[in-house]
Amino acid sequence: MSLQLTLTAQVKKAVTLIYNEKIKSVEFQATRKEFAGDITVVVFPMLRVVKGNPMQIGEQIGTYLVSNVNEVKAFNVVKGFLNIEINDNYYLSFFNAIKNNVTYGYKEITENDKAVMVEYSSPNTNKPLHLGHIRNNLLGYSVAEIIKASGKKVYKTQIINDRGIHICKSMLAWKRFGNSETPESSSLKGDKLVGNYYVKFDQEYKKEIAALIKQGKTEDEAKKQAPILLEAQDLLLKWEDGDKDTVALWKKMNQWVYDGFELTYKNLGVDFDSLYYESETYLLGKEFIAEGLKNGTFYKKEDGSVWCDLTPDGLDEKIVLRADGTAVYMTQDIGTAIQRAKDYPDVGGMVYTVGNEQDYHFQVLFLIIKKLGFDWAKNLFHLSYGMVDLPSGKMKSREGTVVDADELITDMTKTAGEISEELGKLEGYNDNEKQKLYKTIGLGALKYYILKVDPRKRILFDPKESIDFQGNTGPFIQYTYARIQSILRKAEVDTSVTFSEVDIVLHEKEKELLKQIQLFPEVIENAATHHSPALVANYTYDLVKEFNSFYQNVSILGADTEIKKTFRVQLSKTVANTIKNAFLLLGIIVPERM
RNA sequence: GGGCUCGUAGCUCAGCUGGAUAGAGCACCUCCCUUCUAAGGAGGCGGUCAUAGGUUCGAAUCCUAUCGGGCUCACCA
Repeated sequence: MSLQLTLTAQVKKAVTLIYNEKIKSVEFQATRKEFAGDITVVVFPMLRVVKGNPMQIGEQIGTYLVSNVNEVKAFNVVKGFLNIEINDNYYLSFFNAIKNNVTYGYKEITENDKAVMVEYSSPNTNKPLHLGHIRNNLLGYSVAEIIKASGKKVYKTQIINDRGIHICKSMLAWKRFGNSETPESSSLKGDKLVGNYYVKFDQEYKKEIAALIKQGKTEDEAKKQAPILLEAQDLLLKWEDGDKDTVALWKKMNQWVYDGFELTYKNLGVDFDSLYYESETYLLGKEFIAEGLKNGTFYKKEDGSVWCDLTPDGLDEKIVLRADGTAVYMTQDIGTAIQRAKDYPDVGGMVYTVGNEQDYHFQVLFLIIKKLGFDWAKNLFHLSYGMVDLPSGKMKSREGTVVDADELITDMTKTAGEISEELGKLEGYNDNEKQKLYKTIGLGALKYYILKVDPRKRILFDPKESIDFQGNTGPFIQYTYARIQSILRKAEVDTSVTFSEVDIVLHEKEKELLKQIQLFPEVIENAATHHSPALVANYTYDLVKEFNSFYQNVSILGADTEIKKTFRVQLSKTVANTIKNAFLLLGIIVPERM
């Protein structure tokens, strides 16, 4: 039984014995540093049931606890706060129990729990990935890992937007201006190459609009009549008709883009268990629209378009099928969700990692799926996150203010390299090892920078002020890990030794560390229910700060007795392992040296 | 205009289901490498928690209104 549960039971018992009253719950909090004690019982809420002076009540309960609970060593009361001191044996036996557990903090995956499907990434296939996509990828990956660590099976997936006019635009520009250029011939990543043609299309389109306006057309007319746009629309029709050449080109260019994305994913260290293609799921969506039309979930307007009336739920009416019978975004998403539920019967819930500009879309989507009668609709969650903005505002590809994902990773790696060179601690490492380490550190900085903030909040990224490597950062935490490894290289670790009060009186810093380590499983649980990697990031930071203080104030290898030294080395090792496990959940690798 | 969301130190962010004098990092100022990696540690400066009400023994946290930023209300995805 956990300490808190024991104390809860004992406090309740004390209240019954002393005051002959029953309390429903006991409120705890960590004792503030300025007071003696480890855990604090807040007396105020009891006053509703127990009449009296909070000081006095605290004293009486405290006295009871000291004489009836083994772990309780002493207590003091400040105002309505009963501060309880826990004896060292409690912390030491906790430490004995977990110190050799390599997967400390992670729960075993229980098969009887329903699995969770996490969708993330799902970029458009017309432009290279940028900083916004990085946030999406890191969040999705991390949340998936966190849910896994909380004991549920997880499937990572994405939907590939391989349908629509945006692809036709790039195709058309490539046909016109490309001179059969390929990623190989240009040595450009495929996504970059296709992105260039998307931009090219836009430039031509603008020129044609300007020309038409000069000829006396209104802006609206010009936008609709530009020949290059008409041609792109024509290409889309051909694609839908299955025109051989068009489909072949579509396949080729899509593949270029995905080969490019694949490289970026690999660099970022994210992966997927399955892929869904919009071109394959929208038909299923249409089937369920037809079904919903029959049972009255949807209705048809005079022009033939199909709608869902959500006004009884406080929302608007939403179109689910165009007048010409073609699918819209919503149709496709309905189809994809149902397809996934069919493919993975063990899945009980889904998490969609998508930016907050789509909050409304998902609110509607989930409601419609519920109306269609799927009981898993209640377990759909939109992991909505804020945009990554520049000081100048939104990233705009036309204005060249987009922070490219690949370039950013390269830059971070370079910066990490420069700092490392300057510090010069890597003698003995060859170039290959160094390069690998620089990437680990650069990515660590980038990932931590993004994941440490609450997903809901928007991030302001100033390219001029590079991401920090000091303070509350990834490298700071990686550095602490590397430092511990250095100690472990110098000391033999006998992992079979266990510790007790007989030979160890805990130093204040050691006790603080043990308390912090003890929190880890709870933090994972919390991060999973709140879908927030930031909780894991901030926890790790606190742990590391605590360790550095310990490291600076207490000699580990120079402890005055052998058993103390063994204890401190193993404590350090456990801290390192906890850092490693926490960072794994953020997708951050931890280095042996730096 | 309706809906959603955010507003905490000069800057970037923590602050769990309401609890003790609101915490970190960066920046600025002091100290600490003949001791386990100074990407570190110890300390200082810095706050009307956007504003005004309300609920409560107790509010940064919950409720209402106002102000300010963002997003969204497409037969685009």
